Amino acid sequence: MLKKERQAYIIQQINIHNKVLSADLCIQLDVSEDTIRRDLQELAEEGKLMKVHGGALAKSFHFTIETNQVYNLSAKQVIAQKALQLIKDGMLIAISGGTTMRELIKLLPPELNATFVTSNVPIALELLNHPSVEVIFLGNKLLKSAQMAVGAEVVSRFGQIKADLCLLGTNSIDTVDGITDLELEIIEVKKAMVDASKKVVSLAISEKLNTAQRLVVCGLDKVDILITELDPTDELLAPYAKKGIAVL
Amino acid sequence: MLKKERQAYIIQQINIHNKVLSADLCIQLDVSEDTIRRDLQELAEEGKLMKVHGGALAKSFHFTIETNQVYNLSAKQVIAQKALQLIKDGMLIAISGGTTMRELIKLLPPELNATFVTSNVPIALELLNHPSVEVIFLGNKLLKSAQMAVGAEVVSRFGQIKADLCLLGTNSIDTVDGITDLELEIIEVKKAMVDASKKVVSLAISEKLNTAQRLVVCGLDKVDILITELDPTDELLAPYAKKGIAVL
DNA sequence: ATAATTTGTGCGGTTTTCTGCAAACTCTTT
DNA sequence: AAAGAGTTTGCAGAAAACCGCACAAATTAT
Repeated sequence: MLKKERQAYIIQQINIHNKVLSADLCIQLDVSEDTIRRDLQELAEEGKLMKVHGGALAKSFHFTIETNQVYNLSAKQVIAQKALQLIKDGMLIAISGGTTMRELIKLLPPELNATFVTSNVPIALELLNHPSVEVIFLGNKLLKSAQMAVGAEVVSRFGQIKADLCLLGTNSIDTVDGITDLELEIIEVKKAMVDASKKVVSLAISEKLNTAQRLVVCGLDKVDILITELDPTDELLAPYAKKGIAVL
Repeated sequence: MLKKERQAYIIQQINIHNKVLSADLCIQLDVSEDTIRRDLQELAEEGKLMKVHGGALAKSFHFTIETNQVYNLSAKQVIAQKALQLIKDGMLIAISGGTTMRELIKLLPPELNATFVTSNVPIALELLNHPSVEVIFLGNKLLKSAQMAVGAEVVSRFGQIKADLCLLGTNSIDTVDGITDLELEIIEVKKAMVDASKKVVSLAISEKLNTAQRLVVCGLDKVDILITELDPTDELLAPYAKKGIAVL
């Protein structure tokens, strides 16, 4: 059995099954684990597969969303960076959808050990790319417009958890109505997320400040922290600070 | 024994076996290893074979370029096309993961009115792009390697539905063990999907036929339809047809 | 936190390859 | 025939590649 033959076999198995275990291969090919490991390593260096603990995965298998251009990306990245400091090991974090959240997830330190709960599909996918965080998807009927699960089932399951932090992508926020949104079904879920969490963080680009939609998620009294791309001393944020919200 | 004769013999052996070992050749041709090596080197320079440590391989061992794209895409598209005819308006369809399924979803007619149930994140996302189908995601803890939800919660919720069709991306299938897979948690979910469905369809590229993994999803008796890229009359499929499975 | 796998790495034995060289062979020329 | 030029072949010794083993480090699971 030649080395290249072995490697061709490994590639084939990966393509067929998306995954191989070192232990299986060394039986099938009748060589030592060391040899298999060296082969996998070599193939990984050539970019033909992804080496993981105990075996290897196909490279094309993990599929991610192509990010077209994100509106106001730099502002969102500033917000995401600020939000990072709130996230600590061991936390249970409820997280909503939106591109700001996606940026946040990309910035999570690789060794972070936290659990994220979401009902948003792209967010779940983004979280799955992180090496160590645990991801819980509360699912049910999916709403196409928001790419998230909605409905009584989701609400009731958020009711069963007690999160340390709620990261809320915010559509509109003002000092009168608090956080507001457009669709009833989304409101219901966001409400459930807020109620399930000890601390509520609203992430919003400054354009969304002092705007309101028809439906209320929660009043400002429930919001603990507000994060925008602005300097905390910006006068736009003063009304929120005065209401007792920590502004970052 | 002339040099040309030797080299012709080597080429012939390569054509027959796709590989030769230097050690074998120098016995068969009764010359020293050096001579063989020089022959191989010469033939390699002429592009007639691929020299590797210990012997040579046929040029067709070029497994270089096809990485990072979907493996065997055309076969999967054929399979997806065949599967389309099974999907009718009003159906409730349980669908598993995999690139074949993604191709299938892309081919769904825009006016289709069906409900899909899945626990696979990329599949859910793909389904969300469709204008009219309803998508239900059965969620819970997400498994990173498979990008899908697993666990008792998912299993129990599949137990509560009665699907018309189960589209099962198949990792391995053979006539003895039936459909098999690698990870326990995935098995559990797939089992639940099979049990929840009136009709079970296995989609598999032909390379997966007659291969087996360690864990059994279900026996062939539970499989109603098998779809591969092969012609239904292909003899590879005969054993399955004989077991009463409709082969498309 | 502790135990069990899995990895990484150095070592030694084996096989394969490389290099130079001389003997043997082919073919032409005398 | 015989000599000579060029090629091919086998050989020896050194270098490199390959593979399995053992032990320590890292990672995962319990």
